Amino acid sequence: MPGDLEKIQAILNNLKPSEKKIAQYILKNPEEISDLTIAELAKRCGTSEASVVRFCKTLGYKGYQDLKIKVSADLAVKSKKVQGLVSVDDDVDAIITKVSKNNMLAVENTMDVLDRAEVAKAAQALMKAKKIDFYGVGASGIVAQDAMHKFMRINKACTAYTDTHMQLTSAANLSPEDVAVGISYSGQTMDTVDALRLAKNAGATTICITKFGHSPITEVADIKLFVTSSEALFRSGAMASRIAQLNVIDILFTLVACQKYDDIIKYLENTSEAVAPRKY
Amino acid sequence: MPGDLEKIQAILNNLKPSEKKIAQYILKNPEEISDLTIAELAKRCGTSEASVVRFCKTLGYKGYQDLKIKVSADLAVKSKKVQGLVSVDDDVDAIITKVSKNNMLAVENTMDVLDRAEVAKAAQALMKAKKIDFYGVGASGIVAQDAMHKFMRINKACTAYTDTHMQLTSAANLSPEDVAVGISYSGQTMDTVDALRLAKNAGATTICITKFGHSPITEVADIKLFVTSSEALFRSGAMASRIAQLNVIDILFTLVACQKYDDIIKYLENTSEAVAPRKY
DNA sequence: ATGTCTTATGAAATAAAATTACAAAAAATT
DNA sequence: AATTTTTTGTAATTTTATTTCATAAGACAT
Repeated sequence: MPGDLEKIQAILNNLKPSEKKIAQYILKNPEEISDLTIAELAKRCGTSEASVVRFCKTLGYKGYQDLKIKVSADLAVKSKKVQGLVSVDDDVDAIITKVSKNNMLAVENTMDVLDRAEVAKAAQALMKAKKIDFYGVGASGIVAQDAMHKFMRINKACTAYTDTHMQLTSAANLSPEDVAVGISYSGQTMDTVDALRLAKNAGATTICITKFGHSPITEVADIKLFVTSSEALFRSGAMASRIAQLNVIDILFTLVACQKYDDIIKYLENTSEAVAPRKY
Repeated sequence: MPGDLEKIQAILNNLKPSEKKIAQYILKNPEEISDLTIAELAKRCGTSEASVVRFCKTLGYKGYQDLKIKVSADLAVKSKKVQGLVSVDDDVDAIITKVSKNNMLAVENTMDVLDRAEVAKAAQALMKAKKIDFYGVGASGIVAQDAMHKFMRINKACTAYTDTHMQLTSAANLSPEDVAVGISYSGQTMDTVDALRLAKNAGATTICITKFGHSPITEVADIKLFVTSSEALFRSGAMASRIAQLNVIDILFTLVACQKYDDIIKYLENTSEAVAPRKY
């Protein structure tokens, strides 16, 4: 669902000259139009009020008022997202804002880019799995451990392997009833890719969580789950990317949990009670 | 920075009776007002057009048009965020959306609630620290490990302890030049609280990352960093809360990294090169 | 109670803005 | 070059918002 400004951009070349001038003005100065009357806008575009109204109707709005409200709303939503790169001399507040918005954006983009059918397949596979292996090293190792922690709580037989030898050892012994999840943002991490390949060869269903696009890991994964992210400061910061990956884990976990809700509530209560004595 | 609807809510009781009726109508049906003319709104509120204009001015808007635009924009921003609880019979798309939005909300709320001064103090302490200990168990243990992984990359002497005995052992040996970071969403996790207390007694600077409000962990922390979150499905899911905590780690990491940017770039390159041979 | 003052309110007048109708201009087609 | 079609702006009209002002309601003092 593209925003209002994108719709204007898309239709730009099918517009009559005078309407095109209006469209371009709005695209260039979208923040202005909330205070512009139809007459002022017409003047600034070097055209007439009637053309502005026609332009609004062409775009499917009820009239100028309607366009004004819709564009302003679209702009408000967009401005919430702009986050810009962190620069070295940013103050504390700027860094808090930029890093946070960047992480939010990573989650949002992932939400948009995730293939619903692939997610459904992955959830189905995880639910049926006799046991689950999670493979990941470095930053993705953390994600793997998080996944294990979650699925453990709902009584799924699963293990996160962050040690290369252990990954390979476990993968070699998987059966067709098992599922292996390889986590690597670059999609090029040898250890994880090799382990996933071995798992596939052993007959297990393989799932990867990686960045959008083709990479070695996508070749050895039966089910491909993609995340997108751009880092706020350092390319290799691995901040937003792991948030996006964790979001995928949350989604898978929630899907599996919803399938057998009654059982799972019980498991969650059990595990919650188990650690309760360790709380003040 | 509260939204427009919150502003109306806040001022509600200082309004004259007729204006109050308008305020209540808008709060109850905010999505309507974008298509209502001033006359229609007045009628629905059982009041006059003049009162609507007065109401707009009282709130600091230029007039009814202005209010209309601002409220619509505010609503658009808010509707992007509403995520509702996951229900058991949601389909894949609904769950992807709800879980993602919930995670985004956790980051956003944390961004709003984080005390800038405390964050600055924390970053300062981490930068000066001779060594850093991260304590956390369970889901928060993952966050602790993530923190260690990040700070390690910029050549900070730090360790994440997720084992109770090791936490206590390390804490007992800290010095005033060291920093200990205790991570516990509930703020009541004995292991983490005890370790942080021991660290404080040993003279180290203590930082906690926990949920907003008072809890055992805030009593033993010199610097308090708060996150907020509400879980999408299960109260004990620990999904959004750990995303919020990781966001805080990212912020601290970025702040420290920005302070000595030139050195840090070098460290990041070194560490990136170090793992490069393990990539396809 | 009664009168005076203050505040709140809506009807009506006014002003402003948006929309429509229509004719002129420009472009396309014959 | 003439005719038709499309595009455009002016001006009239309608709709909508704003202001003015008289009145009503309430508060307060006597």
